[in-house]
Amino acid sequence: MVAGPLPAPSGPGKDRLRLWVRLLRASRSIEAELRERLRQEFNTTLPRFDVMAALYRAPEGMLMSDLSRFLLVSNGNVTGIVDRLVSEGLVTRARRNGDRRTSMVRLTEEGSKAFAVIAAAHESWIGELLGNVSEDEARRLTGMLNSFRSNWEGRE
Amino acid sequence: MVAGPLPAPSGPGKDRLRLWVRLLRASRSIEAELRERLRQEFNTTLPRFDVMAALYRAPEGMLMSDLSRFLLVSNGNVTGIVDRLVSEGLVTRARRNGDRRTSMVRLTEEGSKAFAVIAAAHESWIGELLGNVSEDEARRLTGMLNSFRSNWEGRE
DNA sequence: TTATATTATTTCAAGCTTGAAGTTTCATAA
DNA sequence: TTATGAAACTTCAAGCTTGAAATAATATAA
Repeated sequence: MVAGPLPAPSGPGKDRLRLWVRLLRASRSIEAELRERLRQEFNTTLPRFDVMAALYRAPEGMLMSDLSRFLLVSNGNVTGIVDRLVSEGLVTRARRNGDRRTSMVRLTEEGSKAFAVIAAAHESWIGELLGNVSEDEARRLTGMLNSFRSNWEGRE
Repeated sequence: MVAGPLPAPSGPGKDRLRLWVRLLRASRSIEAELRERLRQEFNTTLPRFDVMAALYRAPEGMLMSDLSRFLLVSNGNVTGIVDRLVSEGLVTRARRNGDRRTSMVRLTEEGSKAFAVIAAAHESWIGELLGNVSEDEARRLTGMLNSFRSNWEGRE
């Protein structure tokens, strides 16, 4: 992954390989920049932001397994991140009566306020980092990414 | 990050935000699939594959700092991965006479052979996973990704 | 020469991530 | 009822990742 300049191989499938390399480099670069800013300006991390973003869109709460499915990460991973958010007072885990195996995870009042602030900064960062993709181009790119996603995603 | 379906917000900058979300979801999905296959079929990991891929393109070897710059990861990170590759006999670290702070990292004969096999599988997996992006579309997407990359990348 | 700064790398603690194994709770079927 | 199995989580070990601090070697300046 993240292969780069110089050789420029050719042959069948090489264009897809090159696309993948670019895709990966782009998302890694942007991710690194976002992580750095989240740390510097809000003393938080990308995984915590991800979890909070998911919860922000679900005021009624989400199950641990919902979170893990939605964020494309493992169950055990979510456990750890939610643990930390709980200890920071940003999130609650509420045992449910119906099914005592599960627990509803929700943003606290504080967590919700904190997220709103961070999310606003986050959106403007994205606007900046993707600055020379026009909104129109952005829509087209998004469409293309959608099309290939639907191909194989969701089969595992 | 990795926000998803449902709400579909609008407003200035939302298209770029949506693009970023898709980009991230796409690369995470593909990365997860590749990681799984590397583990199952070759008992290796993505970071090790990345390092080997970089070294494969540089028969004369690379410095630790070259690797870290090229792969977009921290110095300390590369140290650990190379340590493991060395202990597996796939890579060597050669102290240099000119500057004894640095060491040249190279694939061993074994590492080079192993990588060639894995890389072939990897390329065909990418062909499969990006199957319904036409080669033509792949080229166009790559171009777009390039253009916005050059905007801000390399300033830190 | 002798400080002083810079460069290349490693070490370290903390957090993220996974896959596998273990718990607890619920659902289903004899 | 009582197995038996499935589902939702958590725990765990191993590896990845970062940023900061520590080491060591080289380069520069006084």
